Formats: sequence, C-alpha cells, structure tokens
Amino acid sequence: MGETVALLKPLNKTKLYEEIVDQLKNRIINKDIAPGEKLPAERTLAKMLNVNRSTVRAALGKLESMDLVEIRHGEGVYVKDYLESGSLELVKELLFKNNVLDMDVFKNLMDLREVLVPEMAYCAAKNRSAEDLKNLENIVSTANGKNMDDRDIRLHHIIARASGNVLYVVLLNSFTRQMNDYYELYFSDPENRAKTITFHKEIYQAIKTREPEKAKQIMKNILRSAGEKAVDMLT
Amino acid sequence: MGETVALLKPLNKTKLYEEIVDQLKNRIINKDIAPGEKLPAERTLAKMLNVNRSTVRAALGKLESMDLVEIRHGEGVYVKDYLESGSLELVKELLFKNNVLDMDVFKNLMDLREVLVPEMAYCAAKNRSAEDLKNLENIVSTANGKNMDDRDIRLHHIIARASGNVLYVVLLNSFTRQMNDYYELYFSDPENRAKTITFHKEIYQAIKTREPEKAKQIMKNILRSAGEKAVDMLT
DNA sequence: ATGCTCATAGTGGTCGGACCACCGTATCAA
DNA sequence: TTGATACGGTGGTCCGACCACTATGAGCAT
Repeated sequence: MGETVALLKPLNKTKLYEEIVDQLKNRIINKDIAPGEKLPAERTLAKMLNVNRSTVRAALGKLESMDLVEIRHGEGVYVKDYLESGSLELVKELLFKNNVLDMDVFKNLMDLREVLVPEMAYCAAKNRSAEDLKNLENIVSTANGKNMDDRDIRLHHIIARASGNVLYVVLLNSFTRQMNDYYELYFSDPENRAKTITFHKEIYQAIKTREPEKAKQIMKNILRSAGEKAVDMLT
Repeated sequence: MGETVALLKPLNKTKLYEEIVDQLKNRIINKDIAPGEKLPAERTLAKMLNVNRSTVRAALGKLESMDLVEIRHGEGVYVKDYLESGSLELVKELLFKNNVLDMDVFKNLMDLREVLVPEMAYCAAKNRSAEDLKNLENIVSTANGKNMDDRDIRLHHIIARASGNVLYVVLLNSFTRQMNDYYELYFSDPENRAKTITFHKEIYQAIKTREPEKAKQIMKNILRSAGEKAVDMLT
C-alpha cells in the first residue's frame, strides 16, 4: 500500500470560465484594473478572449459573487474596491496574491483565528449538549496518529456546533477552506501530532466538565503554538 | 426638499435567475431538499420552470457560489449541507429563513460582533497610522445628527483598516451588509444618535492616544448597549 | 467468475446568433 | 430652457446545437 498516491493532488481540469475568472481576479486584486473602472463589454471581452459570450458571462457572474465586480444592467461591468465591499471569501485570493503566499495576510489569519476560536470553545463549554459531547468523545477516544488533519477539523467543527452560534460554524468553514493545505504540512511533524492528541483530550475534558474559561485557555494555547509553528515552517 | 423620498426603498427589479435562486435557496435552507440529494438536470429544471437553460445555469452558478450546491460535470447538481461547507455569505439567508427574521441568528450575529469588533478596535489603537487618525478625525469633527448610519459605518471601516489586519476589513464588510436595514431603524431614535456621537468622540480619543484596552472597552460597551437595544426594537 | 474494453446515454460546459430590457445621451419640439 | 423622444450600447434571456465528462452495462478476454 503506497502512501504516495494519497498525496497526489487532483489535477484541476480547468473549466474555461475559471481561467477567465483567474485572469481578471488577479488583475483586480493587484489593482492593475483600478476600482471604479469599467470593464470592456461582454461581447468585446468574448472577442478579446476568443470565447463565447456565455463563457464570459459565467466568469463575470463568479466575479460578481466574489464582490470583485458589479454588473449593472444596461450600463456595464464595473470593478469594485474589495477593501470596501469584499467578503471573507476573498481571503483565499488575498492569501495567494500572484500565486505566492502573502505572509502578512497569513499572520492576519492566525491572529483572527486566535481571537475567534477560543471564544467559540468558551461558548461550547457553556452550551454543549449531551449529543455534542458524545460526538467529541467519538473523536478523542479513537485517538491515534492517523488522519490527524481530518480528526482535528472534525473536532473543531463539532465544537463550533456545540457553541450554539451558527455563525461560528460558517466562519470556521471559511477558515478551514483556507488552511486545508497547511494542515497536511503541520501534521507531517510527529511532534505536532502528539501535541494535538493531548490537546484534544484536554479540550474534551474541559467541555465535558463545562469549564468555559479553561476551554478557552486551552484553545488559545494550542492556537498560539500552532500558529507560531506554522509561520516558522513557512518562512 | 421632501425627506420622504429618501426613505423609499429601491424596489428590486428581479432578474429571472434571481427568482430561481430564491426558490431553491429557501428550499435548501429549510431542508425541503435534503443534503446530498441530486437536483433535476438543467434541461429538466428549465422545462419545469418554463425558462431557458441559460437562466437555470445562471441561477445554479450563484447557488454554487453560495456553497449551497455542488455542480459536477457529467454527473449533475447536488445539494450540499451548508452547515458543513457554508460560508459567511449565507448569514443573510439564515437570518431571513422564510423571509422572517430569525431572532436566534440575529442574537448570534450580535454576540459574534461583540467578540470581534472590540478586538479590532484594540488592534487599531495599537497600529493606527497618522493617516488613519486623520480619517477618523474627519468623521468625528463634522459630527451632527445627520447621516449617522453612514458615518458610523465609515468610522468602523476606518478602524478596521487601522487595525492592520485585512481580515477585519472584509469581515466587517460582511457584517455591514447584513445589518444595513437595522442601522436605519436604530438611528431613527434620537437617543441612539446622541449616544453614538459620544461614542465616536470617545473611541477616536482612545485611538488617538493609543490606548488599546480603553478602545476595546469603549467598543464593547457601545456594542453591548446597541445590541440589546436592537433586540428590544425587533421583539 | 473476474476483469477489461468499448459503446451508449445522461449530464454539465461551450458555442453562435437572435431578441428583449434597461440606461445614458443626443436630438428635437414646445 | 425644458421636456419628450429616438437611438446606440450594454447586460439579460432565449433557442438550438455540439463538445466534454461520467456512470453504466453489454460483450469479450482471461
């Protein structure tokens, strides 16, 4: 059973409109196209890119969903200032300006995580149901060094649900989406895996005994250490 | 100069595909369509809805951007579990399940805001540049009872920028988008307007003198009081 | 039986070309 | 000057066709 296969990433068969999205997205985020500027008409873009207008429209639709452009019926497509209107979904793009990791934004992400997630743990310890606890136990009890990334993600997800605040759930989803690649890296170090197993047991215990402050502190500590470690590994 | 006109809301001229988005969105969020379930084929949906396939595709594209469905080439369109994958952009929909405000989610939103925004003010007081300060002063110095909603939004936006963490900016954008309607309501009360003017002056002062803890506390207090007031007004 | 190849049907993706709906502006009339 | 109208440009919707991908099953080879 070669483990190597599992590491292969599914090569992205790019849909045509996605290529267009990428092009424009980068141009906009790099401010090559200034906010407020008007994009060429759909028909014009189609000719320029040598694709059909439908394809251009699909791309523009996606860009609109990202709040990068505004499409005005009868007027045209205008570039928006993502700092004024951009949504959290943009983080991924900000993180990878020009396909290289922006360390500043990465630290921003770590900082925000350190503010949010401990508070989430606090609420979870206060509000958790019996079922939440059982779900947590499922993860902690089967502890071994395998699939730590999956296990860790699931644990956080359950804690989010247990917090009783849906917003923590969707917010955590957004985080997880961004961090996916780094989990793999982080858990490749056995020391980190061991540390995480301990962390899981501790946080489970704190939530079980309904000790909000303790849960918050435990979460804060692990995030702090993991954050620093991640920054180290990436520098 | 009749002020009444300004209060009229721009009636939404619904684009066809948006109606479809609304229909499916509600169905999915209400779990009328179970997660994992397969939607009818685009051609089928088009016939069912009596519209063109392009229109259906536009709608499905938007739903995909909201992480409500997953479109798989050659297979079909599948409903996702928004609690597993949903992004912050869903908050608006969660907030208005069946077009009625979900008070629980609203409180969740208030709670999250109370965690996040004070921390943002903390960072701003620590990291603000001279320019940030000038921008703040611009808002505070011209203080009068008019356009409090705009003014308040801009002030928060500047604080977000001053924090030095882009994520606060985009996160705040998401909040603002959701709360827009309630600003109007909140600031219709002269007492709230007066309280906000005082708040603006205080927070400006704390950021000017670089007192992070103080800024955080000021922010926390106003959010707490505003949150409770909002809940009152809406109950 | 088992596993492979290949044809097929069903689905999303792209094409092109037409017409509709909306907006800004230029034009003309009062 | 002012208001109504016509026009050109733009996004929105429609139609019908073909391309690209996926699952399935029939038939063949092992």
